[in-house]
Amino acid sequence: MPRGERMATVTVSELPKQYDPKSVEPKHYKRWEEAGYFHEEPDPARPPFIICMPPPNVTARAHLGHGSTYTPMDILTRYHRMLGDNADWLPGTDHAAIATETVLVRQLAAEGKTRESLGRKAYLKRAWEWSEQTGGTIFDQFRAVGFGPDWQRDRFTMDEGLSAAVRKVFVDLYREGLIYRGKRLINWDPKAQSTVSDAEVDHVERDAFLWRITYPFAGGAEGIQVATTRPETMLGDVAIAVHPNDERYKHLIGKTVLVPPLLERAIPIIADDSVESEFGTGAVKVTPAHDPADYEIGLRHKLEMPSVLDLQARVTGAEIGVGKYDGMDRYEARKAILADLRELGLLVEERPYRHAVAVSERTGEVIEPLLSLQWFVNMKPLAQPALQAYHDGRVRFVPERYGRTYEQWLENIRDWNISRQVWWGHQLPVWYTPAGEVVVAETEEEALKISAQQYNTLELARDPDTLDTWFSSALWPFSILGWPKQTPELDHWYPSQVLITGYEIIFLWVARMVMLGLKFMGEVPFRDVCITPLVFDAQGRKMSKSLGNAIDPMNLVEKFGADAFRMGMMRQIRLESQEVRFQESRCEEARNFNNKIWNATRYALGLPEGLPRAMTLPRASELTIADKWILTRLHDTAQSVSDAFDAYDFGVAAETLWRFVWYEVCDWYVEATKDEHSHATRAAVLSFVLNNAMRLLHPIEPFITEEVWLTLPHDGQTIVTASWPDLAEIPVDRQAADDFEALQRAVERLRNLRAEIGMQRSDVLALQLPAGIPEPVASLLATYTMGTVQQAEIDGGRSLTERLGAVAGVAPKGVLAERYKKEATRLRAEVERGEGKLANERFVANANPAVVEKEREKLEGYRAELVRVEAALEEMGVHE
RNA sequence: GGGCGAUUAGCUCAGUUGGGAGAGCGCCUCCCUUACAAGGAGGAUGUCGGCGGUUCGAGCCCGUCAUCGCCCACCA
Repeated sequence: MPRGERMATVTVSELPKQYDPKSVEPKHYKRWEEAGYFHEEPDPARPPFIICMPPPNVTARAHLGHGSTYTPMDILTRYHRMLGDNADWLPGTDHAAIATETVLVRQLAAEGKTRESLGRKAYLKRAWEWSEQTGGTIFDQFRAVGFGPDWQRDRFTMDEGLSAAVRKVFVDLYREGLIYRGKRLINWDPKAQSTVSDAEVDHVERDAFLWRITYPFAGGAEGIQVATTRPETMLGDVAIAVHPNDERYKHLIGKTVLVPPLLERAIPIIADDSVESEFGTGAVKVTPAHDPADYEIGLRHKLEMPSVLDLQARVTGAEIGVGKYDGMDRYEARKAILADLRELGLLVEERPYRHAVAVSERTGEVIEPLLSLQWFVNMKPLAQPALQAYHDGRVRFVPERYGRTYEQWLENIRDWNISRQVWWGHQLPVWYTPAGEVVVAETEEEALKISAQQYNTLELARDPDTLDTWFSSALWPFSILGWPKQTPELDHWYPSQVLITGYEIIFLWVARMVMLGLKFMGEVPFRDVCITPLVFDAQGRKMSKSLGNAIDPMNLVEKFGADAFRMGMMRQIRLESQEVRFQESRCEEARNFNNKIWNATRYALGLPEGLPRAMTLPRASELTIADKWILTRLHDTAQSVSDAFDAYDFGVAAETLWRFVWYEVCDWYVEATKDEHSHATRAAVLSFVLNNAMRLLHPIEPFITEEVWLTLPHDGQTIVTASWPDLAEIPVDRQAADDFEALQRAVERLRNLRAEIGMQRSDVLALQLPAGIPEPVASLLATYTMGTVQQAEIDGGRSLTERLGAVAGVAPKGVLAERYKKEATRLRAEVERGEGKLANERFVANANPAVVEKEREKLEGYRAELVRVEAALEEMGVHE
């Protein structure tokens, strides 16, 4: 509503009794987006605040994890915008190389085609089409949840600008010697037909077998026994290793044995410290080309490293004789070899054995360690500054404990294999001359120039490999701001203040962003790293399709509304938690909460005296005690919510607002305004409180707050760009607030009595209340409304019990006596506790004097109260 | 093998610097009260995982054990 326009008179009956998010949410979102409220230009006059959205996979759908991680980003952006910051949330998507390629290859297979049959160019065309076609889905879902990133700044990791950034980083690091090509043991995913980095390998416990196998001495039946879980790799064994101090084997070191089952090759028995004498037989077969530990041994002892498995994980005789096993699948070969060993009498034992198997995080396929010529980043020189930044406090983790995870990983960092054999991704800016010389350049023109100058040839073949998806992600905080161009965005907005993400990608993403941010921008990309909890089901199980316990957030939005989904989620997450056991019922409760807000609004709109035009409060002298109390509570709530947002404690912020709006505004304040003493001020105060409450709540619940804010007196076009409540504008009266709270306790006890003695409302109304009971208290007792009680009316001198006695005059005697007896029992227990404590000399001597004094006062109070209750019982002629 | 969490009401969880154990849901009773039954009022419910210790005083601090979960790690 335009500024200053008179509020239309609305009668309550014109508005539905139930809040309907469906008729509100899409309407406002459309308006916000069209009006460009989420868009910002860099403005050096205001404090910068940006959040770089962790780019979801372009083909992904929203899941609950987005609810727990992305909602806080939306909250913070909205909060900082309202604070007046130059706030922007920068969205984008990730091309998700392996994930996307897996799907595409499967699609092609269904059509009887392959990547190769299509050709690289046609394949990429198809990949682009598919990513463009499915890519919009998740962002449409984000809109439905109310997320408001700056859509005009939407980026894609494969778009031209980001690709240029990727090429420049690659070339710069290569020229500095930090990127190199080498033959190393890598993790091969036979399903994806690509390497994956160490960080993308999971170790999962599987039931398997441990076999004991005899490696015989040449010409003899005797030999040495080894234990292995992977007999198929025997074909590539180059040694048997034992611990140098192992007395059982010391004399065998230097001797040779034959590799079964072919028994064609002799290999040495060597000594290596890495061998655990206690495990298995204390002797281990060494296959450097197919096991990370063996690879290390191979390097130490300069052993041959023959490969016996190919890219399809089939046995291959390309490098060394593998006999009849050539061409067999790895598991088929295992079976055949075991059968042959058994026949040869060399299989000593087969024992069931549970151990961790390396599995590709992306495809679930068992990883095959292979020796391969790949590209790597030398990480140690990059890790050092990133560690330093952490130690200096330039990067801070929330919760702090995750900092140690980051630290440990960086301290033990290994080189990063960045080349992938998928086609969907950033192709390496690498070319080879016919002679095999390597040319690295940002563009083909440059590559040709270099080639012509240095190698005297223009015949170049580009490396077909692409880069690890996480390589481009690592540049995200500066590449999305325009780097390598020097843009105003980069200048004003880098570095950002906070990164919000899950702990599962601290290694894959967070640490690498810090390393590359420091390397190329000279500054950490963000100061705080806020780690949000992982979402599990209510029983603490991981949500998965196969378990059937996965909850679709869009389903919750559909059922309860986006606001309720967000509030339901935020009320469940806690700053220090590593997980949240998600309960759908929390979203239903939030739906009810929104309904409560809606009806409080209806109440305000229906006040017969009408609402004021502008947000002005009555003079302090006119305010009732209830007015003063709720305003004080508003002030404190605003303070707490701001503090919680500043500390990334979204759960506490949500809880604080929940209690304020439902229990304080609705249950007490609105009830209090029904008393006629409050009619003069209630419309203005209620308008003021609701307006402020909506602004406080807006970051968490953007839609209903907009609807209500626009409906009640306000200033401006939209709550999205409204200002954050100013504490200085909210009057505080501590004394009145304390008095009101004392009154609340009194009312609660009166209600309790009323309920217990079974008085009807009409009974209370019919009561001729004796003097001494403030009239509004009686009013409240009767109607649940809290009236205007001026401070003078608060009866501080008279005991509550006396008032109870007066009110209870009409109660059945027996019931009342029971109630009094119960009270007496309670009071005696309290008196006993207090006396015991104060009788303890050491307590009186050592405790804080204020604590002791407080204890004395309490005891005195209880004693006095007990005397009255006993007197009342006496008067009734009741003896205990 | 290292490291990190968690253990509080039937369920999911709060509990600020140690100073009378809390919320929501669920359960029981009452109430269609002129904003709201998706609501209101009231009520019951706990050896704060076990055992030690520090302290006048421990859910909170220290030690230890147990159970569950997560991360890292070259026991083949």
